[in-house]
Amino acid sequence: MTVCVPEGAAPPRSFYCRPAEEVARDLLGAVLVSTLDGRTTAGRIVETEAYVGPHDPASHAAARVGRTARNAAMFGPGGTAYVYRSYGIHWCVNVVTGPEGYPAAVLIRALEPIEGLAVMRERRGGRCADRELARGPGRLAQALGISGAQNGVRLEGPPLWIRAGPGVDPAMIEAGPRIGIRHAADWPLRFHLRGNPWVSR
DNA sequence: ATCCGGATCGCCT
DNA sequence: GGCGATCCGGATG
Repeated sequence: MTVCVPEGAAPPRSFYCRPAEEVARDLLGAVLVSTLDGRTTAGRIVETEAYVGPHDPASHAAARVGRTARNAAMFGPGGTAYVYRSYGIHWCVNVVTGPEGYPAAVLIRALEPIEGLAVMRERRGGRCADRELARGPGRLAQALGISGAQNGVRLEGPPLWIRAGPGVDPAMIEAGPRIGIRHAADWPLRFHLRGNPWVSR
C-alpha cells in the first residue's frame, strides 16, 4: 500500500499505520523538524532502520522482552516518537508505526541538514563539519535538541514533526543489514539513499 | 542487591 | 582499528 502525501504536509496517521519496513522506505526524503528552545532545526531523512514487530529479535519490544516502561511508546499509535538512550550517553529517535498496540518503529539514522545549521553546530559542540552534524542517530538527536522529553510526542507539529518530501525514486533506495545489532543482523531492514554523502556509513 | 551488555560516538594510535 | 565514556533496562539471585 502506498500513501501519497503532499510535499510539506505532515503525513496523516494512515501513513504511519503500515508495516515499519514500508514506512522506513517512505520516510526517506521526508524532513524531520524540531522547534525546541524557540529554535527550529530541520534535516532531510536519508537513512532509516525498521524494527518490524514482536517477532523481530533486535527490537526493543521483541516478544522475549514484552512491554516495559522504556519501550511503552512503541505500543502507542503510529506517528508518535519513541526516544531512548543509547549506551548511557546518546539519544536516538524512532517513529512508531503500525496500529496501536503493535510495537514497531523506524529508527532515524541520518539527516541532511537543511535548516538551523548554526544551532545544530552549537548543540554539537561548536566546531563540527557540516557532514558530522546529523550523521548517525546520536548525532542527529543532539543536533535537533531531542531528548527523552520528546518520548511519546505526536509527530504532527511543534515541538517535533515530519513534513513529507518530494518523493524518492525507488531505484535510489538501497537496503542492507541494520547496524550495531547482534540479533537478526542479516535482516535487510536498513534503508538509505544510494550514494548519498549524508548517510552514516 | 548485583551484574551484564547495549539500535553510539569521539578520540587515540 | 581500538577503546573508554556513562547510564539504564532487564535478568538473575
